Amino acid sequence: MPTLERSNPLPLYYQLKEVLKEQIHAGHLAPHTSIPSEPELVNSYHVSRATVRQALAELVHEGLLYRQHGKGTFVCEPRVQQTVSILTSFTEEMKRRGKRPGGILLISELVRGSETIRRQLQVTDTEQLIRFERLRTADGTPIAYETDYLPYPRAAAIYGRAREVAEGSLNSLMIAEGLTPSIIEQKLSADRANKREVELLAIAPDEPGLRLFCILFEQTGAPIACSESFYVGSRYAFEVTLRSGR
Amino acid sequence: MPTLERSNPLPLYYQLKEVLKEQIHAGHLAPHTSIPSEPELVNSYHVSRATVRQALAELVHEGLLYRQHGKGTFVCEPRVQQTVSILTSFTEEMKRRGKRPGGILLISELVRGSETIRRQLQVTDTEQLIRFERLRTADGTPIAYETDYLPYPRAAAIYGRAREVAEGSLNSLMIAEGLTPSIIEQKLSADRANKREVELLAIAPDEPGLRLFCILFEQTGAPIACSESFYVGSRYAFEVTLRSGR
DNA sequence: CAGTGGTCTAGACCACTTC
DNA sequence: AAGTGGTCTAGACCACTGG
Repeated sequence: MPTLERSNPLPLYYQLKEVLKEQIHAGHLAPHTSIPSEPELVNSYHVSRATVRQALAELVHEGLLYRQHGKGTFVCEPRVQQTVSILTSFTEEMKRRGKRPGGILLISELVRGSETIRRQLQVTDTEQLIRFERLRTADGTPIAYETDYLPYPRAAAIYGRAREVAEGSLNSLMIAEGLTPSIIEQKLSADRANKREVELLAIAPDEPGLRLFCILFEQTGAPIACSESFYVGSRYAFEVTLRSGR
Repeated sequence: MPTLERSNPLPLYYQLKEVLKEQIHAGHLAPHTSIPSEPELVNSYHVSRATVRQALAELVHEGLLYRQHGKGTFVCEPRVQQTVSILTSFTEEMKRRGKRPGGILLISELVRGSETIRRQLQVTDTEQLIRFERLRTADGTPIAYETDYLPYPRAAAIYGRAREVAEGSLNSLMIAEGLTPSIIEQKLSADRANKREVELLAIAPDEPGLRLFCILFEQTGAPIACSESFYVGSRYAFEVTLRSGR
Protein backbone atom coordinates (compact mmCIF):
# COMPACT_ATOMS: atom_id res chain seq x y z
CA MET A 1 0.00 0.00 0.00
CA PRO A 2 1.40 3.41 -0.96
CA THR A 3 1.91 5.96 1.76
CA LEU A 4 1.20 9.71 1.79
CA GLU A 5 4.18 12.01 2.12
CA ARG A 6 3.85 14.83 4.60
CA SER A 7 6.98 16.38 3.11
CA ASN A 8 5.24 16.44 -0.28
CA PRO A 9 4.01 19.97 -1.12
CA LEU A 10 0.80 18.43 -2.48
CA PRO A 11 -2.00 18.32 0.12
CA LEU A 12 -2.72 15.01 1.81
CA TYR A 13 -6.32 14.81 0.56
CA TYR A 14 -4.99 15.30 -2.98
CA GLN A 15 -2.38 12.57 -2.58
CA LEU A 16 -5.09 10.24 -1.25
CA LYS A 17 -7.25 11.05 -4.27
CA GLU A 18 -4.39 10.15 -6.60
CA VAL A 19 -3.80 6.86 -4.79
CA LEU A 20 -7.47 5.88 -5.02
CA LYS A 21 -7.72 6.99 -8.66
CA GLU A 22 -4.67 4.91 -9.48
CA GLN A 23 -6.19 1.83 -7.82
CA ILE A 24 -9.49 2.30 -9.66
CA HIS A 25 -7.91 2.81 -13.07
CA ALA A 26 -5.51 -0.08 -12.54
CA GLY A 27 -8.54 -2.28 -11.95
CA HIS A 28 -7.64 -3.18 -8.36
CA LEU A 29 -11.05 -1.85 -7.40
CA ALA A 30 -13.73 -3.21 -9.72
CA PRO A 31 -17.00 -1.33 -10.44
CA HIS A 32 -19.67 -1.69 -7.74
CA THR A 33 -17.21 -3.08 -5.21
CA SER A 34 -16.79 -1.09 -2.03
CA ILE A 35 -13.61 0.75 -1.16
CA PRO A 36 -12.34 0.74 2.44
CA SER A 37 -14.58 2.58 4.91
CA GLU A 38 -13.70 6.01 6.25
CA PRO A 39 -12.27 4.70 9.56
CA GLU A 40 -10.20 2.15 7.64
CA LEU A 41 -8.74 4.83 5.37
CA VAL A 42 -8.04 6.98 8.44
CA ASN A 43 -6.01 4.14 9.99
CA SER A 44 -4.31 3.05 6.78
CA TYR A 45 -3.10 6.47 5.73
CA HIS A 46 -2.76 8.13 9.16
CA VAL A 47 -4.87 11.16 8.33
CA SER A 48 -7.98 12.59 9.95
CA ARG A 49 -11.49 11.71 8.89
CA ALA A 50 -12.06 15.21 7.48
CA THR A 51 -9.12 14.73 5.13
CA VAL A 52 -10.47 11.36 3.99
CA ARG A 53 -13.89 12.89 3.46
CA GLN A 54 -12.51 15.75 1.35
CA ALA A 55 -10.77 13.23 -0.92
CA LEU A 56 -13.86 11.06 -1.22
CA ALA A 57 -16.22 14.01 -1.79
CA GLU A 58 -14.15 15.19 -4.73
CA LEU A 59 -13.97 11.72 -6.24
CA VAL A 60 -17.76 11.48 -5.95
CA HIS A 61 -18.02 14.81 -7.76
CA GLU A 62 -15.74 13.54 -10.49
CA GLY A 63 -17.93 10.49 -10.99
CA LEU A 64 -15.42 7.88 -9.82
CA LEU A 65 -17.25 6.90 -6.63
CA TYR A 66 -20.78 6.84 -5.25
CA ARG A 67 -21.84 6.56 -1.64
CA GLN A 68 -24.80 4.92 0.07
CA HIS A 69 -25.65 5.97 3.59
CA GLY A 70 -25.19 3.08 5.98
CA LYS A 71 -23.77 0.77 3.30
CA GLY A 72 -20.48 2.10 2.04
CA THR A 73 -18.56 3.81 -0.77
CA PHE A 74 -18.47 2.10 -4.15
CA VAL A 75 -16.62 2.38 -7.45
CA CYS A 76 -18.69 3.75 -10.35
CA GLU A 77 -18.99 1.96 -13.68
CA PRO A 78 -16.48 3.08 -16.31
CA ARG A 79 -19.22 4.77 -18.34
CA VAL A 80 -20.06 6.95 -15.35
CA GLN A 81 -16.40 7.82 -14.92
CA GLN A 82 -16.27 9.38 -18.39
CA THR A 83 -15.43 13.03 -18.51
CA VAL A 84 -18.01 15.46 -19.76
CA SER A 85 -16.90 16.33 -23.26
CA ILE A 86 -18.92 18.38 -25.67
CA LEU A 87 -15.77 19.80 -27.13
CA THR A 88 -13.79 21.62 -24.57
CA SER A 89 -10.83 20.84 -26.82
CA PHE A 90 -11.03 19.30 -30.28
CA THR A 91 -7.47 18.03 -30.02
CA GLU A 92 -8.04 16.34 -26.64
CA GLU A 93 -11.36 14.89 -27.74
CA MET A 94 -9.84 13.33 -30.87
CA LYS A 95 -7.10 11.74 -28.78
CA ARG A 96 -9.74 10.37 -26.41
CA ARG A 97 -11.48 8.77 -29.37
CA GLY A 98 -8.26 7.23 -30.61
CA LYS A 99 -7.99 9.46 -33.67
CA ARG A 100 -5.04 11.56 -34.77
CA PRO A 101 -5.96 15.25 -34.49
CA GLY A 102 -4.64 17.68 -37.08
CA GLY A 103 -5.42 20.93 -38.78
CA ILE A 104 -4.53 23.70 -41.14
CA LEU A 105 -4.38 27.35 -40.13
CA LEU A 106 -5.86 29.14 -43.13
CA ILE A 107 -5.98 32.69 -41.86
CA SER A 108 -4.61 34.61 -38.89
CA GLU A 109 -5.31 38.32 -38.86
CA LEU A 110 -6.40 41.33 -36.82
CA VAL A 111 -9.94 42.51 -37.54
CA ARG A 112 -12.67 44.65 -36.07
CA GLY A 113 -15.27 41.88 -36.10
CA SER A 114 -19.05 42.05 -35.94
CA GLU A 115 -20.86 43.92 -33.20
CA THR A 116 -22.28 40.65 -31.86
CA ILE A 117 -18.84 39.16 -31.34
CA ARG A 118 -17.42 42.41 -29.94
CA ARG A 119 -20.21 42.46 -27.37
CA GLN A 120 -19.59 38.84 -26.43
CA LEU A 121 -15.90 39.50 -25.87
CA GLN A 122 -16.61 42.77 -24.05
CA VAL A 123 -13.90 44.73 -25.87
CA THR A 124 -13.68 48.51 -25.77
CA ASP A 125 -14.47 50.51 -28.88
CA THR A 126 -10.86 50.89 -30.02
CA GLU A 127 -9.64 47.33 -29.42
CA GLN A 128 -9.16 44.85 -32.23
CA LEU A 129 -9.82 41.13 -32.43
CA ILE A 130 -7.51 38.28 -33.41
CA ARG A 131 -9.19 36.06 -35.97
CA PHE A 132 -8.12 32.50 -36.86
CA GLU A 133 -9.64 30.32 -39.56
CA ARG A 134 -8.87 26.65 -39.22
CA LEU A 135 -9.67 23.38 -40.94
CA ARG A 136 -9.70 20.59 -38.35
CA THR A 137 -8.95 17.00 -39.23
CA ALA A 138 -9.03 13.56 -37.64
CA ASP A 139 -6.77 10.87 -39.13
CA GLY A 140 -6.33 13.23 -42.08
CA THR A 141 -10.05 13.58 -42.87
CA PRO A 142 -11.48 17.10 -42.64
CA ILE A 143 -14.09 17.11 -39.88
CA ALA A 144 -14.86 20.74 -39.22
CA TYR A 145 -14.26 24.30 -40.23
CA GLU A 146 -13.70 26.73 -37.37
CA THR A 147 -13.33 30.47 -36.89
CA ASP A 148 -11.90 31.74 -33.59
CA TYR A 149 -11.87 35.24 -32.12
CA LEU A 150 -9.75 36.52 -29.23
CA PRO A 151 -9.50 40.05 -27.78
CA TYR A 152 -6.32 41.59 -29.19
CA PRO A 153 -4.31 43.44 -26.61
CA ARG A 154 -5.14 40.79 -24.02
CA ALA A 155 -4.28 37.75 -26.11
CA ALA A 156 -1.39 39.39 -27.97
CA ALA A 157 0.95 36.57 -26.91
CA ILE A 158 -1.30 34.08 -28.72
CA TYR A 159 -1.17 36.12 -31.91
CA GLY A 160 2.61 36.11 -31.71
CA ARG A 161 2.59 32.32 -31.56
CA ALA A 162 -0.02 31.88 -34.28
CA ARG A 163 2.08 29.31 -36.09
CA GLU A 164 1.51 26.86 -33.25
CA VAL A 165 -2.24 27.18 -33.66
CA ALA A 166 -1.80 25.35 -36.95
CA GLU A 167 -1.31 22.13 -35.02
CA GLY A 168 -4.72 22.64 -33.49
CA SER A 169 -3.58 23.41 -29.99
CA LEU A 170 -5.18 26.83 -29.44
CA ASN A 171 -6.65 25.60 -26.18
CA SER A 172 -3.34 24.49 -24.67
CA LEU A 173 -1.68 27.62 -26.03
CA MET A 174 -4.23 29.73 -24.18
CA ILE A 175 -3.59 27.86 -20.93
CA ALA A 176 0.17 28.29 -21.43
CA GLU A 177 -0.37 32.03 -21.80
CA GLY A 178 -2.41 32.29 -18.61
CA LEU A 179 -5.82 32.51 -20.28
CA THR A 180 -7.40 29.43 -18.72
CA PRO A 181 -10.93 28.68 -19.92
CA SER A 182 -13.01 27.70 -16.93
CA ILE A 183 -16.56 28.06 -18.21
CA ILE A 184 -17.68 27.09 -21.69
CA GLU A 185 -20.99 28.25 -23.08
CA GLN A 186 -22.08 26.42 -26.20
CA LYS A 187 -24.97 26.52 -28.61
CA LEU A 188 -25.43 23.66 -30.99
CA SER A 189 -27.83 23.58 -33.92
CA ALA A 190 -28.44 21.63 -37.11
CA ASP A 191 -27.59 23.60 -40.25
CA ARG A 192 -26.44 23.38 -43.84
CA ALA A 193 -22.91 24.30 -44.88
CA ASN A 194 -22.19 27.62 -46.58
CA LYS A 195 -20.20 27.85 -49.82
CA ARG A 196 -16.78 28.16 -48.24
CA GLU A 197 -17.46 25.22 -45.94
CA VAL A 198 -18.74 23.05 -48.82
CA GLU A 199 -15.53 23.76 -50.69
CA LEU A 200 -13.02 23.29 -47.90
CA LEU A 201 -14.68 20.24 -46.37
CA ALA A 202 -15.39 18.69 -49.78
CA ILE A 203 -19.03 17.86 -49.09
CA ALA A 204 -22.36 18.04 -50.95
CA PRO A 205 -24.11 21.45 -50.72
CA ASP A 206 -27.10 20.02 -48.84
CA GLU A 207 -25.13 17.86 -46.42
CA PRO A 208 -26.49 18.49 -42.91
CA GLY A 209 -24.03 19.44 -40.22
CA LEU A 210 -23.70 20.81 -36.72
CA ARG A 211 -23.08 24.47 -36.16
CA LEU A 212 -21.42 25.16 -32.83
CA PHE A 213 -21.11 28.59 -31.25
CA CYS A 214 -18.80 28.65 -28.32
CA ILE A 215 -17.76 31.30 -25.78
CA LEU A 216 -14.96 30.64 -23.30
CA PHE A 217 -14.79 32.42 -19.95
CA GLU A 218 -12.32 32.59 -17.11
CA GLN A 219 -13.38 31.53 -13.63
CA THR A 220 -14.44 35.10 -12.94
CA GLY A 221 -16.76 35.23 -15.95
CA ALA A 222 -14.45 37.35 -18.13
CA PRO A 223 -14.73 36.26 -21.78
CA ILE A 224 -11.43 35.19 -23.37
CA ALA A 225 -12.41 33.70 -26.73
CA CYS A 226 -15.30 32.74 -28.93
CA SER A 227 -15.64 30.54 -31.98
CA GLU A 228 -18.02 29.31 -34.64
CA SER A 229 -17.62 25.88 -36.21
CA PHE A 230 -19.34 23.67 -38.73
CA TYR A 231 -19.00 19.92 -38.17
CA VAL A 232 -19.87 17.58 -41.04
CA GLY A 233 -22.85 15.51 -39.84
CA SER A 234 -21.73 12.23 -41.36
CA ARG A 235 -18.23 12.54 -39.92
CA TYR A 236 -18.77 13.69 -36.37
CA ALA A 237 -21.23 13.34 -33.50
CA PHE A 238 -21.00 15.07 -30.13
CA GLU A 239 -20.97 13.01 -26.97
CA VAL A 240 -21.96 14.41 -23.62
CA THR A 241 -22.10 12.77 -20.23
CA LEU A 242 -23.78 14.75 -17.48
CA ARG A 243 -24.00 14.08 -13.79
CA SER A 244 -26.93 15.72 -12.05
CA GLY A 245 -27.14 16.37 -8.33
CA ARG A 246 -23.72 17.89 -8.39
CA MET B 1 -30.58 38.76 8.43
CA PRO B 2 -32.23 35.36 8.44
CA THR B 3 -31.16 32.88 11.08
CA LEU B 4 -30.50 29.16 10.81
CA GLU B 5 -32.82 26.87 12.74
CA ARG B 6 -31.18 24.12 14.72
CA SER B 7 -34.60 22.54 15.21
CA ASN B 8 -34.97 22.38 11.43
CA PRO B 9 -34.37 18.84 10.14
CA LEU B 10 -32.41 20.31 7.22
CA PRO B 11 -28.65 20.47 7.89
CA LEU B 12 -27.17 23.83 8.85
CA TYR B 13 -24.84 23.97 5.84
CA TYR B 14 -27.85 23.40 3.59
CA GLN B 15 -29.86 26.16 5.27
CA LEU B 16 -26.88 28.49 4.87
CA LYS B 17 -26.66 27.60 1.16
CA GLU B 18 -30.35 28.45 0.74
CA VAL B 19 -29.89 31.79 2.49
CA LEU B 20 -26.93 32.74 0.29
CA LYS B 21 -28.65 31.54 -2.88
CA GLU B 22 -31.69 33.61 -1.98
CA GLN B 23 -29.54 36.72 -1.48
CA ILE B 24 -27.76 36.17 -4.79
CA HIS B 25 -30.92 35.61 -6.81
CA ALA B 26 -32.67 38.50 -5.13
CA GLY B 27 -29.80 40.71 -6.32
CA HIS B 28 -28.64 41.72 -2.85
CA LEU B 29 -25.24 40.39 -3.85
CA ALA B 30 -24.24 41.65 -7.29
CA PRO B 31 -21.87 39.74 -9.61
CA HIS B 32 -18.15 40.16 -8.78
CA THR B 33 -18.89 41.62 -5.36
CA SER B 34 -17.52 39.71 -2.41
CA ILE B 35 -19.70 37.91 0.09
CA PRO B 36 -18.84 38.01 3.82
CA SER B 37 -15.60 36.23 4.71
CA GLU B 38 -15.61 32.85 6.42
CA PRO B 39 -15.01 34.25 9.93
CA GLU B 40 -17.82 36.77 9.38
CA LEU B 41 -20.25 34.05 8.32
CA VAL B 42 -19.17 31.97 11.34
CA ASN B 43 -20.05 34.86 13.67
CA SER B 44 -23.23 35.89 11.87
CA TYR B 45 -24.81 32.46 11.71
CA HIS B 46 -23.24 30.89 14.82
CA VAL B 47 -21.88 27.82 13.05
CA SER B 48 -18.39 26.42 12.78
CA ARG B 49 -16.02 27.25 9.99
CA ALA B 50 -16.27 23.71 8.59
CA THR B 51 -20.02 24.15 8.17
CA VAL B 52 -19.52 27.47 6.40
CA ARG B 53 -16.91 25.91 4.15
CA GLN B 54 -19.18 23.02 3.19
CA ALA B 55 -21.90 25.47 2.16
CA LEU B 56 -19.45 27.62 0.17
CA ALA B 57 -17.76 24.64 -1.50
CA GLU B 58 -21.08 23.40 -2.84
CA LEU B 59 -22.07 26.84 -4.10
CA VAL B 60 -18.71 27.06 -5.91
CA HIS B 61 -19.43 23.69 -7.50
CA GLU B 62 -22.84 24.91 -8.59
CA GLY B 63 -21.28 27.92 -10.28
CA LEU B 64 -22.79 30.58 -8.00
CA LEU B 65 -19.54 31.62 -6.32
CA TYR B 66 -15.82 31.68 -7.08
CA ARG B 67 -12.99 32.04 -4.62
CA GLN B 68 -9.59 33.69 -4.80
CA HIS B 69 -6.98 32.72 -2.28
CA GLY B 70 -6.09 35.68 -0.11
CA LYS B 71 -8.75 37.92 -1.63
CA GLY B 72 -12.20 36.59 -0.90
CA THR B 73 -15.30 34.84 -2.18
CA PHE B 74 -17.21 36.45 -5.02
CA VAL B 75 -20.54 36.10 -6.79
CA CYS B 76 -20.35 34.66 -10.31
CA GLU B 77 -21.91 36.34 -13.31
CA PRO B 78 -25.43 35.19 -14.13
CA ARG B 79 -24.22 33.43 -17.28
CA VAL B 80 -21.85 31.34 -15.19
CA GLN B 81 -24.68 30.52 -12.80
CA GLN B 82 -26.67 28.87 -15.57
CA THR B 83 -27.36 25.22 -15.11
CA VAL B 84 -25.85 22.77 -17.51
CA SER B 85 -28.73 21.79 -19.74
CA ILE B 86 -28.36 19.71 -22.82
CA LEU B 87 -31.79 18.30 -22.23
CA THR B 88 -32.01 16.57 -18.93
CA SER B 89 -35.72 17.34 -19.16
CA PHE B 90 -37.49 18.77 -22.18
CA THR B 91 -40.30 20.09 -19.99
CA GLU B 92 -37.98 21.85 -17.57
CA GLU B 93 -35.83 23.25 -20.36
CA MET B 94 -38.84 24.75 -22.14
CA LYS B 95 -39.97 26.42 -18.92
CA ARG B 96 -36.45 27.80 -18.46
CA ARG B 97 -36.67 29.31 -21.93
CA GLY B 98 -40.03 30.86 -21.18
CA LYS B 99 -41.96 28.55 -23.50
CA ARG B 100 -45.01 26.46 -22.73
CA PRO B 101 -44.06 22.77 -22.93
CA GLY B 102 -46.57 20.27 -24.26
CA GLY B 103 -46.85 16.98 -26.02
CA ILE B 104 -48.92 14.17 -27.41
CA LEU B 105 -48.45 10.55 -26.39
CA LEU B 106 -48.90 8.69 -29.66
CA ILE B 107 -48.07 5.15 -28.58
CA SER B 108 -47.52 3.33 -25.30
CA GLU B 109 -46.92 -0.40 -25.59
CA LEU B 110 -44.85 -3.35 -24.43
CA VAL B 111 -42.31 -4.60 -26.97
CA ARG B 112 -39.22 -6.75 -27.22
CA GLY B 113 -37.09 -4.01 -28.78
CA SER B 114 -33.88 -4.20 -30.75
CA GLU B 115 -30.83 -6.01 -29.44
CA THR B 116 -28.93 -2.72 -29.22
CA ILE B 117 -31.49 -1.18 -26.90
CA ARG B 118 -31.87 -4.38 -24.88
CA ARG B 119 -28.13 -4.40 -24.30
CA GLN B 120 -28.13 -0.74 -23.29
CA LEU B 121 -30.87 -1.33 -20.73
CA GLN B 122 -29.24 -4.57 -19.53
CA VAL B 123 -32.50 -6.55 -19.47
CA THR B 124 -32.58 -10.33 -19.15
CA ASP B 125 -33.66 -12.44 -22.12
CA THR B 126 -37.30 -12.80 -21.03
CA GLU B 127 -37.98 -9.22 -19.95
CA GLN B 128 -39.98 -6.80 -22.09
CA LEU B 129 -39.57 -3.07 -22.71
CA ILE B 130 -42.05 -0.25 -22.31
CA ARG B 131 -42.10 1.92 -25.42
CA PHE B 132 -43.50 5.44 -25.66
CA GLU B 133 -43.76 7.55 -28.79
CA ARG B 134 -44.24 11.24 -28.19
CA LEU B 135 -44.57 14.45 -30.13
CA ARG B 136 -43.11 17.30 -28.09
CA THR B 137 -44.24 20.89 -28.48
CA ALA B 138 -43.30 24.37 -27.29
CA ASP B 139 -46.02 27.04 -27.32
CA GLY B 140 -48.03 24.60 -29.45
CA THR B 141 -45.38 24.20 -32.20
CA PRO B 142 -44.06 20.66 -32.70
CA ILE B 143 -40.35 20.71 -31.91
CA ALA B 144 -39.31 17.08 -31.69
CA TYR B 145 -40.35 13.50 -32.09
CA GLU B 146 -39.20 11.16 -29.35
CA THR B 147 -39.22 7.43 -28.65
CA ASP B 148 -38.55 6.25 -25.09
CA TYR B 149 -37.73 2.80 -23.76
CA LEU B 150 -37.85 1.61 -20.15
CA PRO B 151 -37.24 -1.88 -18.71
CA TYR B 152 -40.66 -3.44 -18.05
CA PRO B 153 -40.86 -5.17 -14.74
CA ARG B 154 -38.74 -2.45 -13.15
CA ALA B 155 -40.65 0.53 -14.48
CA ALA B 156 -44.07 -1.14 -14.34
CA ALA B 157 -45.44 1.72 -12.23
CA ILE B 158 -44.60 4.15 -15.05
CA TYR B 159 -46.47 2.02 -17.56
CA GLY B 160 -49.49 2.06 -15.27
CA ARG B 161 -49.43 5.87 -15.26
CA ALA B 162 -48.77 6.20 -18.99
CA ARG B 163 -51.55 8.74 -19.37
CA GLU B 164 -49.51 11.26 -17.41
CA VAL B 165 -46.62 10.90 -19.84
CA ALA B 166 -48.86 12.64 -22.35
CA GLU B 167 -48.20 15.91 -20.57
CA GLY B 168 -44.51 15.42 -21.20
CA SER B 169 -43.48 14.76 -17.65
CA LEU B 170 -41.82 11.34 -18.01
CA ASN B 171 -38.79 12.65 -16.15
CA SER B 172 -40.69 13.83 -13.08
CA LEU B 173 -42.82 10.67 -13.20
CA MET B 174 -39.66 8.58 -13.03
CA ILE B 175 -38.37 10.54 -10.04
CA ALA B 176 -41.76 10.14 -8.32
CA GLU B 177 -41.51 6.38 -8.84
CA GLY B 178 -38.05 6.18 -7.34
CA LEU B 179 -36.16 5.87 -10.64
CA THR B 180 -33.99 8.97 -10.30
CA PRO B 181 -31.75 9.68 -13.30
CA SER B 182 -28.36 10.72 -12.02
CA ILE B 183 -26.12 10.28 -15.04
CA ILE B 184 -27.13 11.15 -18.59
CA GLU B 185 -25.15 9.92 -21.55
CA GLN B 186 -25.99 11.65 -24.82
CA LYS B 187 -24.95 11.46 -28.41
CA LEU B 188 -25.92 14.28 -30.72
CA SER B 189 -25.58 14.26 -34.49
CA ALA B 190 -26.88 16.12 -37.52
CA ASP B 191 -29.31 14.08 -39.58
CA ARG B 192 -32.31 14.22 -41.93
CA ALA B 193 -35.79 13.29 -40.78
CA ASN B 194 -37.33 9.93 -41.68
CA LYS B 195 -40.78 9.65 -43.27
CA ARG B 196 -42.72 9.41 -40.03
CA GLU B 197 -40.91 12.41 -38.58
CA VAL B 198 -41.47 14.48 -41.74
CA GLU B 199 -45.18 13.74 -41.49
CA LEU B 200 -45.69 14.32 -37.77
CA LEU B 201 -43.49 17.39 -37.51
CA ALA B 202 -44.82 18.84 -40.79
CA ILE B 203 -41.42 19.66 -42.27
CA ALA B 204 -39.70 19.41 -45.67
CA PRO B 205 -38.12 15.97 -46.37
CA ASP B 206 -34.60 17.41 -46.51
CA GLU B 207 -34.89 19.66 -43.47
CA PRO B 208 -31.79 19.10 -41.32
CA GLY B 209 -32.28 18.26 -37.68
CA LEU B 210 -30.58 16.99 -34.57
CA ARG B 211 -30.75 13.33 -33.66
CA LEU B 212 -30.27 12.77 -29.96
CA PHE B 213 -29.62 9.37 -28.39
CA CYS B 214 -29.89 9.40 -24.66
CA ILE B 215 -29.32 6.83 -21.90
CA LEU B 216 -30.28 7.58 -18.31
CA PHE B 217 -28.54 5.89 -15.39
CA GLU B 218 -29.02 5.82 -11.65
CA GLN B 219 -26.21 6.98 -9.40
CA THR B 220 -24.94 3.40 -9.32
CA GLY B 221 -24.66 3.17 -13.10
CA ALA B 222 -27.77 0.99 -13.56
CA PRO B 223 -29.60 2.02 -16.78
CA ILE B 224 -33.22 3.08 -16.26
CA ALA B 225 -34.28 4.47 -19.65
CA CYS B 226 -33.12 5.34 -23.11
CA SER B 227 -34.55 7.46 -25.88
CA GLU B 228 -34.09 8.59 -29.43
CA SER B 229 -35.32 11.99 -30.60
CA PHE B 230 -35.32 14.11 -33.71
CA TYR B 231 -35.30 17.89 -33.17
CA VAL B 232 -36.20 20.15 -36.10
CA GLY B 233 -33.08 22.21 -36.82
CA SER B 234 -34.88 25.45 -37.54
CA ARG B 235 -36.97 25.21 -34.36
CA TYR B 236 -34.52 24.16 -31.72
CA ALA B 237 -30.88 24.54 -30.71
CA PHE B 238 -29.18 22.92 -27.74
CA GLU B 239 -27.46 25.05 -25.16
CA VAL B 240 -24.74 23.73 -22.90
CA THR B 241 -22.75 25.44 -20.21
CA LEU B 242 -19.81 23.53 -18.82
CA ARG B 243 -17.59 24.29 -15.89
CA SER B 244 -14.19 22.67 -16.05
CA GLY B 245 -11.96 22.11 -13.02
CA ARG B 246 -14.87 20.72 -11.11
C1' DC C 1 1.18 43.54 8.64
C1' DA C 2 -3.78 41.93 8.93
C1' DG C 3 -7.17 39.55 6.43
C1' DT C 4 -8.37 36.06 3.29
C1' DG C 5 -9.00 31.27 1.95
C1' DG C 6 -6.51 26.27 2.04
C1' DT C 7 -5.35 22.38 4.76
C1' DC C 8 -5.62 19.47 8.79
C1' DT C 9 -6.70 17.50 13.42
C1' DA C 10 -9.39 14.89 17.09
C1' DG C 11 -13.02 14.58 18.69
C1' DA C 12 -18.69 14.26 18.92
C1' DC C 13 -23.50 12.87 17.80
C1' DC C 14 -26.77 11.35 14.46
C1' DA C 15 -29.28 8.50 10.68
C1' DC C 16 -29.23 4.64 7.94
C1' DT C 17 -28.25 -0.34 6.91
C1' DT C 18 -27.50 -5.05 8.18
C1' DC C 19 -27.54 -8.79 11.21
C1' DA D 1 -25.74 -4.00 18.27
C1' DA D 2 -22.20 -2.91 15.06
C1' DG D 3 -20.73 -0.64 11.06
C1' DT D 4 -21.46 2.75 7.62
C1' DG D 5 -21.66 7.52 6.00
C1' DG D 6 -23.78 12.55 7.27
C1' DT D 7 -23.33 16.52 10.09
C1' DC D 8 -20.94 19.54 13.27
C1' DT D 9 -17.56 21.59 16.53
C1' DA D 10 -13.35 24.23 18.12
C1' DG D 11 -9.41 24.57 17.49
C1' DA D 12 -4.54 24.88 14.62
C1' DC D 13 -1.07 26.20 11.08
C1' DC D 14 -0.14 27.58 6.42
C1' DA D 15 -0.06 30.33 1.81
C1' DC D 16 -1.62 34.03 -0.63
C1' DT D 17 -3.12 38.99 -1.12
C1' DG D 18 -3.19 43.71 -0.10
C1' DG D 19 -1.74 48.01 2.02
